[in-house]
Amino acid sequence: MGFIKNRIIKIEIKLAEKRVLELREMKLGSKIRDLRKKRNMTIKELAEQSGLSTGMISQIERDKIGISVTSLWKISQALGVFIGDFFDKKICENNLIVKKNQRKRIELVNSNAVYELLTPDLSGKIEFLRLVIEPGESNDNEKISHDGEECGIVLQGKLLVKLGEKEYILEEGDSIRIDSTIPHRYINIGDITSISIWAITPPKF
Amino acid sequence: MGFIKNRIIKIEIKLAEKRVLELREMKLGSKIRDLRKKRNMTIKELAEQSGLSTGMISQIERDKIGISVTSLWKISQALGVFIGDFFDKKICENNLIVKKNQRKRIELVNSNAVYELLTPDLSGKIEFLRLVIEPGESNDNEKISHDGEECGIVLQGKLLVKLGEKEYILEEGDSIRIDSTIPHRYINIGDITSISIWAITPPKF
DNA sequence: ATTAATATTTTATTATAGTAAAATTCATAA
DNA sequence: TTATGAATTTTACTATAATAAAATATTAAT
Repeated sequence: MGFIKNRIIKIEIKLAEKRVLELREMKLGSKIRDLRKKRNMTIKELAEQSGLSTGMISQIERDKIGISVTSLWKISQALGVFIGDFFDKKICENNLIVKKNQRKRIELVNSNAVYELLTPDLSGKIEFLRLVIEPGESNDNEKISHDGEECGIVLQGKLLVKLGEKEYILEEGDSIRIDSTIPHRYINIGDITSISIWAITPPKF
Repeated sequence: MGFIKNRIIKIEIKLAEKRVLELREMKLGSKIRDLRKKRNMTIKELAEQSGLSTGMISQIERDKIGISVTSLWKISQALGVFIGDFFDKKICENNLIVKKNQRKRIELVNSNAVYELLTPDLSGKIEFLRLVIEPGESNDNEKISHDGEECGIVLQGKLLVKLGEKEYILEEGDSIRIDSTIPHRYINIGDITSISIWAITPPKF
């Protein structure tokens, strides 16, 4: 009985530590402090701008307490940053380069188009791709959608971009940025191979 | 006295509503519910995976209470998404295209290199750029750093990428992904004009 | 060195997130 | 239609974020 009671107390302590540890892993507190200092703001000024208390900002910056999403939003507004930027994805620092002849090909089930991956892997924030579509072909049989946004530039050929009910024609050198949640599809309407570069965030594959 | 007392009660109510309103604006609850359903998970299953209570997940999804960053992290892990993806930036849907002859040039103070913006503006998640550097020139006099990451592909010429204390050579067709917090600089070490495409998130200009 | 002003941290308290259990709702099978 | 089991929501309680005020630390001026 005493043995069990000791174990329960021990577990409770561990859970509490874990909570603060997770925040420390995200390095949220130090990110906020660094940003605040970069802006030459005192804790008092940030408190005023955000409508939060100085005490809390002090404790947050030193990872003493957790923070709600709402309060983090307020801090992001006061610091003039996008709240999503507090959450960082770190990419592998060893393997940076993809040589021309080392690109990974992504072949699709229902399309002859070919995507080539321009990053070593998909662990980063950006999916960087080279897309090759033969004349009359498209990147997919039907319009697809996913979270996020994507930017593309046509290096060669001519692309028809179907976006929802709208259509856009891209000539060589033209570029586009779309909201990827809108169903979309790319078709080569020229008579030569179309080559384009695409950057997508967050990654979809 | 009774007039003042009524006003105090009224203000308290308003502040509480505002807190939930901010979360509703972010549409966090519905994003979580949509994702959970897309994964064919019950609230009970998500609770088990995240180590949180069913009661809380129910209330979060319906925007009844706020949520701490730590708990949101746990939910993001259980749903298999990156926590930053819960925070969305919506781009303008009217103005998508940049024609070849309409690109905005970004000229730098301390460099002859030229960036051309491939998106209509900087309101999106991705900064998409075309970089032109003449032989022997670079994009900056010294290494710069900023938050986030960037991917690039060399379309023409040869680039030396200085990244912290390391150096990498990119030939035509090669691509790279770097952590932008590491000081970096790009130099054209070839004998023809270097042209490259870069995607940066979050935007730095 | 001292002093005063400001900035930050700590403390005791209040507000709200997060829980366990009960209540209600929903879906399905007979 | 009813009964049952599972899923979700609600409720009363616990844990922790967030506050106001006090205590402490820091900085600049003399």
